[in-house]
Amino acid sequence: MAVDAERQLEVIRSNVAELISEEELLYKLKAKRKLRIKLGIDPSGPEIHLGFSVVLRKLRQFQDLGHTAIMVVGDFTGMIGDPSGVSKTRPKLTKQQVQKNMAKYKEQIFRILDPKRTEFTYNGKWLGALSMYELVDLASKYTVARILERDDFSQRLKDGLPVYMHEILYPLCQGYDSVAIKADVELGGTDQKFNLLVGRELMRESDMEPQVVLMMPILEGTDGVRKMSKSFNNYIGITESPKQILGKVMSLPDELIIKYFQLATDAFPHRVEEYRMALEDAAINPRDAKLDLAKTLVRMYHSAQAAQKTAEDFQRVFTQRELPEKIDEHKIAKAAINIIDLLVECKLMNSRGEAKRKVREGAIDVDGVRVDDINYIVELTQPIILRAGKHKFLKVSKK
RNA sequence: GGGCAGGUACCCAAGUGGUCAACGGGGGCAGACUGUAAAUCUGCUGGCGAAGGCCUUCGGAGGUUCGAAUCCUUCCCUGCCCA
Repeated sequence: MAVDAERQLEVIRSNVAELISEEELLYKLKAKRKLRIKLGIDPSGPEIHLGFSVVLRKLRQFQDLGHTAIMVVGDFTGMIGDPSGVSKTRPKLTKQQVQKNMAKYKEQIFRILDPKRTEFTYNGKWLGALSMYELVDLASKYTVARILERDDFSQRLKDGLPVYMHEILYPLCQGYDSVAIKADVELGGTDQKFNLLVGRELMRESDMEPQVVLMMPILEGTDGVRKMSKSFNNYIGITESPKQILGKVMSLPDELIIKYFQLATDAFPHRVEEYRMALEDAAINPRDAKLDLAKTLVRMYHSAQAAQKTAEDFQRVFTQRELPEKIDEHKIAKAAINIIDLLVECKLMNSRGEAKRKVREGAIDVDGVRVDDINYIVELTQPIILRAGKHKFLKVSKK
């Protein structure tokens, strides 16, 4: 039995940054039982991260209300590379790369989405089939001035940076996707606003009911400033190891704790609200809230046990400054080795120069004793614990 | 097609004949501190060498010079203006 429209709207509206428009959505919810919810996915990288999970999780809510997710794989547009939010032109992807990436993508995406209510489609199917004639016709529906309104285009133009013809076509392509799949709603981040609106425009041109556009807030990455993105290497992938997820979350600036809870986790709103107030009143150590956040995420993408264990390890290593439970091992052929050679040999350091620098900085210790002499010889009569920086440990023994 | 301005290390950006492995900022890494791998402060941030020092790097290729990121030639790329 379908949940009534007003009730659905309430669920859908939560955490949304902008909805264009609520009236239209309500109308659609009332008129149809199953809506087609479009989400474009970028095939450039195979890793799904928490930033993208924000939108995926919203999509999952739609699915739980009985609607269908239409994943539009941008295999065609991927060859263009969306210029959104990126200050320069992206390299083009080959067909093989796109295909390889998508295989991995699917494995991950169903950790969030419901496979039974998900359809995949590739926009190369219709975009690749457009004739030059049709392309020109499509291009005639939008003016250069309007395309150039887009923030990043106008910014680049202002900065004297290149804007290529094919990039200008990107929004039109994405908009045309909506026409092709007859989308009822399209999801995206607020940075996608322009592209999403083009979809509405083109649908209207085609005498279709324009899609509703739903934008989620942008989740900042581990640097705490920029949008989480592969290209900024500030992302937390949902398939990363428990240790990586926990570690990366713990390194987030404290200010992001609540936002992450809200947008990236399934924590109950009232619990998040409690945290928010406690943090505001300094009634709680942000570290504890953050650790709970990290555990929640590890639990979501791994397991409750993994979350518990990883958190314990974290506390052991960082709070109590003890050794982690499990340490990787490395075997060396020699019985005695210079500390610099050892660091490079174990791949803890990339070059001898770097190893020397780190030793001089006091970042290295052997069995808990700081080594600051670059000529120090490590005796391997018995296994030793080598530590580089705060969190790299290695057990070294003779072969 | 013509004129002008540019192309510097992971990114942005200074440098216009030696003192430049190259200012500064960002990012990254480390140390101190801490309630956290937050924040803050400090240091480091091409390779080899114990060190003196050597090697590679400033869009590409040549050249001038004792010596070039810096000058010349040519090619490639970007922006602006004119057509």
